[in-house]
Amino acid sequence: MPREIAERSDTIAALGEVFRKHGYSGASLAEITERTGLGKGSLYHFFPDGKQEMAEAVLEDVSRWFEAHVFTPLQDPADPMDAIEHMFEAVDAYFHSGERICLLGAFALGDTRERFKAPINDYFTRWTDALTRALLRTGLTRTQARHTAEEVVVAIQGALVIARSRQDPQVFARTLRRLRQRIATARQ
Amino acid sequence: MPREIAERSDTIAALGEVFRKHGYSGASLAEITERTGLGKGSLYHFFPDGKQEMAEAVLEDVSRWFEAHVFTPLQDPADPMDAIEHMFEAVDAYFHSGERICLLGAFALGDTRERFKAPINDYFTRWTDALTRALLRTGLTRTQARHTAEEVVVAIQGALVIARSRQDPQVFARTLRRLRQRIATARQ
DNA sequence: GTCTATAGATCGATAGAC
DNA sequence: GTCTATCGATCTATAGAC
Repeated sequence: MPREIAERSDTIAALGEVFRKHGYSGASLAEITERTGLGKGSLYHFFPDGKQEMAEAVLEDVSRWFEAHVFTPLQDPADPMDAIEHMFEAVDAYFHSGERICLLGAFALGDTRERFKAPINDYFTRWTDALTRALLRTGLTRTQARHTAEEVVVAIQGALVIARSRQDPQVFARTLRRLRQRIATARQ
Repeated sequence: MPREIAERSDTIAALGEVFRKHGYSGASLAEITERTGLGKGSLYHFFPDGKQEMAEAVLEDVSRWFEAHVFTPLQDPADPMDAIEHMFEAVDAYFHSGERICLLGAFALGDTRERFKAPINDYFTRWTDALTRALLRTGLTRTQARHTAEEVVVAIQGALVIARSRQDPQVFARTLRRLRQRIATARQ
């Protein structure tokens, strides 16, 4: 019989929404208690270090998702081009086709970069490295693979910024399309 | 004889530093008074609407800088490729070769997007439009020009995110180099 | 494990003297 | 035009009952 009582992991999605919407400084415990449906007592029971620990848990959750759905599949020994196409589809799904921002990117630009520098740096480094290895296996040289991987990760983050700025998610779709094309031509 | 007393415009640079470092929510009047050297009385004399008006003034200042040093020069009737090269140099200088973030981009990803949606949207729209027109004059088709301009603005913002995330400003230099090359090949 | 009550600090903003 | 004093609200975090 499944446990009915709340678990720490049940709060992560709601915490993510609050931090995505208000940033770290702007996310108040008042809204967090409202969105999670838990009082401060329960929250501090699950997260003794308070808001800092809540944000760390969300960042870890995001990282785990990308590890499972993007970084690890990129290392699949089968056709690397299939793995890369799988990455684009997972990324498009995760960011809701440009309507959702990247919490790691937003934290990097905010007053939170120093506070969360390790998870932020890890996330982008692992992404770039995994994509570089996949591109190497498609036949690109080491230099081509490194530059193309950086170009892809840069463009995805930039597209999220511009889509948000111009309130036009289509920027994200166009960017993904362009990046797929870019990889196809780089292999010729 | 020059006025010795402070003017409103004297505070903009310091305000920009504070907002860049702490974001909007995170920027406290305590730090603003410290960095500007003005008490709250003086600040509210210059900015009756408080922090909101201070941030608006900073965004307007950034916009004016780009209008004068990037958008208008892009329309220079002389060689459009010279104008585009001038854009890259101005952008590299403004963002301190990747060590400085874009306040408009940061505000777009934060809890400030709704509050400052007009200046944020205007900034990126004017940039993209100005670059599109310059690219048109280099001989690109309308579609090529629009897509390439969007690609350039997206990549610049993305490079600022990644440079900040990985604490590696070189990402920004590599991205600008790649974009120059991209425009050169698009014209062939 | 969940709650309410509240501490203690800091917030943005205002008042009013000079 | 600049300052100090201070208001009232809100913030994170804690204490302690159940």
